[in-house]
Amino acid sequence: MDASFDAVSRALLDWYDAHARDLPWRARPGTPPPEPYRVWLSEVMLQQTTVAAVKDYFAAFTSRWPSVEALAVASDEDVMAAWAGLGYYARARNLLACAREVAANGGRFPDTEEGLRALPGLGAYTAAAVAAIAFERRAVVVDANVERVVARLFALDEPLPGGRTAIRERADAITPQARSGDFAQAMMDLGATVCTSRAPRCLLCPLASHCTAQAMGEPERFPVKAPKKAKPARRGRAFWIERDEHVWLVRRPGKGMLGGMRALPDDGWNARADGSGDGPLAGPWESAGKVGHVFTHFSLELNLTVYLGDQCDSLARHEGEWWPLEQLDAAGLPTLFAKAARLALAGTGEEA
DNA sequence: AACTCGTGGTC
DNA sequence: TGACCAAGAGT
Repeated sequence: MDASFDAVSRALLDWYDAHARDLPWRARPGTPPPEPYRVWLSEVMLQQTTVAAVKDYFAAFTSRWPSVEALAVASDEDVMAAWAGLGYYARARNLLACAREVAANGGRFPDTEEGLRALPGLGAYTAAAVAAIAFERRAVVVDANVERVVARLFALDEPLPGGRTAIRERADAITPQARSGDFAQAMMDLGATVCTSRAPRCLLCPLASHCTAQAMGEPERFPVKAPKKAKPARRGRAFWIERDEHVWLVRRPGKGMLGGMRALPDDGWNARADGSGDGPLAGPWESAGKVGHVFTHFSLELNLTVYLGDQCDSLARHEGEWWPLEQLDAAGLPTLFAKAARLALAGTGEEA
């Protein structure tokens, strides 16, 4: 087994030169890097998110806001609505805060890992990735792909998250001085297309001859992960209030679940979670079915009730807006409430 | 350190 | 079909 720096990095970069994925935010291997704005935007969108899910959002954002200065002057409302459906909405809030900070400093991103790390929404991974890919700095880029590849390459079996320290040390040891951005992207391509979580394709792997886990015959055993906690089931209510072809929408608080997003009024299920809360009107409410949705650490059954009357004076005491039904797509509802809206507009029924 | 924070695809 | 998973960050 020769997992030395030179052998691994050369084999991987050769493979990347021949097999790099062609992605909208990426330059061809060996050509000048893309604008830092595009690298940064793509990396934030790709946090815990698949390439397939990001592509359309990346195209929409770069078309509507072609530069960090353009994004910096966008409204919170427009950016949050444009992010709707992509998830992890704190990313969108930090994205805008970061754009405004960069714009205030002349529109140029810091060109060092340390400088990037100080910006909102850039943690250890994203700061290293932008430094390496956009600025061609040597940086140790460790995401879930790199963790998997490195854990297998060296058969590191200390369970995550504790095992991340040893993985980072090994990743550092095989990261080259030159082309560290290509090296990082090569590791991620390898993890995404060859060294996959399930059923890795070791016959196609440029590092197979260097890989301890492959030699052991059980690459899928790595990386070892700590067992996960069970997801509790929560219940809640949401309220569809419709009058004159408009529906009453609210904006959720700036932090916490779906923070800053437009939404249907609900019973505070995020805190109460037993479906016992009241709506913003006295009613009468008519049941419209229920919506099931699974979040990261709990599942939710949302009972939807509808009010179609015109006694809406009490809504004046609440923050909210009458939104035209024919433009509901533009409201930027997160998926949970988009499901509920679909249910309300389809009449009574159920949606799993 | 452990917890919060979305979504859609895969098997 | 439920459990796992994905270019993690903030607290």
